[in-house]
Amino acid sequence: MENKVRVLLYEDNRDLREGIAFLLQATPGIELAGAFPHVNNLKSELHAHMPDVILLDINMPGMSGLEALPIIKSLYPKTQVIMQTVFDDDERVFQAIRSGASGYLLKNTPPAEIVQAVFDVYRGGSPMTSSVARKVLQFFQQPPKTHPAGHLLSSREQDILKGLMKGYSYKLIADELHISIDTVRTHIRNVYDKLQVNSKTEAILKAMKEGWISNSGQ
Amino acid sequence: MENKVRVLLYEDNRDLREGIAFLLQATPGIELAGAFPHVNNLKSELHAHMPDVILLDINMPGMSGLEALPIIKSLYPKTQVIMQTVFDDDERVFQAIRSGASGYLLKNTPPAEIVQAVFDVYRGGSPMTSSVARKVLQFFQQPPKTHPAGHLLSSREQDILKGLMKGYSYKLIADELHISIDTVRTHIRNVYDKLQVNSKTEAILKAMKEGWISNSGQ
DNA sequence: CCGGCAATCACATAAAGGTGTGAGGGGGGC
DNA sequence: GCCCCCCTCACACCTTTATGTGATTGCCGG
Repeated sequence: MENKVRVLLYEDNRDLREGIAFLLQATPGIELAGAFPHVNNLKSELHAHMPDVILLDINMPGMSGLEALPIIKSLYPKTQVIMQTVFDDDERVFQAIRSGASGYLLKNTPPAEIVQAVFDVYRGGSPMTSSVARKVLQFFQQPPKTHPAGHLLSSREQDILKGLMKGYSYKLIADELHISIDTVRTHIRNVYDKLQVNSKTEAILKAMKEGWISNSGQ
Repeated sequence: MENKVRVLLYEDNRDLREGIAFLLQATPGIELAGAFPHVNNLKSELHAHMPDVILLDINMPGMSGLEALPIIKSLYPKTQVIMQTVFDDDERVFQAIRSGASGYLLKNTPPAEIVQAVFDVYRGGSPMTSSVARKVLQFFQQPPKTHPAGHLLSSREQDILKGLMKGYSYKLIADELHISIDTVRTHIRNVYDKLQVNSKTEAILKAMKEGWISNSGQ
């Protein structure tokens, strides 16, 4: 291939840092531009080395990797960042993803796979530990959340609520369902009681939060 | 370990099927319950073998893997399904994820990793090819979509709109922003003009669709 | 300096929404 | 049969929204 992959490594544990650094240095196609125990000089290091890929530990003394990530991505959006950590709690994972991480490896990842991950992100992939991937997937899979309201709302009431969620007026809903506007009022009244709200807007927002979101109508 | 992992394999390519089947059979801890070239007898096979993990090819003659997946998950929600395909287009990937796939491997995955993936999903992970993982991550990251309205709405108008999206009444918004209710009216009037709507509800729905969703208030 | 726009406020009117009260018919369970 | 819930409708009354028509102030740029 053309150029080597320029890599920066941030890892506070000395043994780990030196171990990974050694491995990266020894790998053809990778150029280890630097290995540091903290991100306190992040900006100047970024500017000096212009890395393609950054291996970034989350837990470091001083500024954490999660704080450093958005800085990196705002300065050099094309730099690919692989997060490394011993923890895979939802909060960190999603914060990292939102901030633009391209990979997420737990610390128990074998060194050989770390090297593989570097090439992976460089080629446009997103290597991640399978437990992290599971968290991400679960986010998509319809939160089989228990519709707390699903049970209490009668089917007619659900019809009316769907009408509201499409932005319809009472009159429109009445026409669509072929009932009188007063009936619509009555249903809405009951829906409000059951949902514990007292306005159209609140009902819609609540319905959406609870997962009624079928907001594709029209 | 306790029991073996019971695996079903669906793959129409004979060589591939027999190759993977051989490997799975030879792996301690795995019990290959069956290997089939199509899913036409899916239900009876599921019932007969009660697999823990299913390796499911997407492109098969007759019913496709994407069609089979929701059936599997509705019948046996706890069964872990790993999708396999040569394609990684967004459409299929997300359809599979929404339908409950637990893993997604491209066909160029080395056999050894396929075996690893079986154990991975069984232990609650979600092995996926890094290119697939990238697609999934991008889904989270790109929301910085172009706010078509972001430009036309003045900052004060955005304040008011955010208030609406929190379900506030004019009066509440007025109080919160320390302005008169008539001023709120005026702003809302202008927002409606710019968004081409004519009710609170429409404005909120439109704002959400366009990505203003910061609906975390309160 | 002037025109344009953002932001503020006012007054007025009509339409839509929220709430109280009541009521009749149908179906299911006990 | 009686009770309860769902669905239907009606009328009344008040609040909130939507819209029309102005007006004042302040900032920015030509």
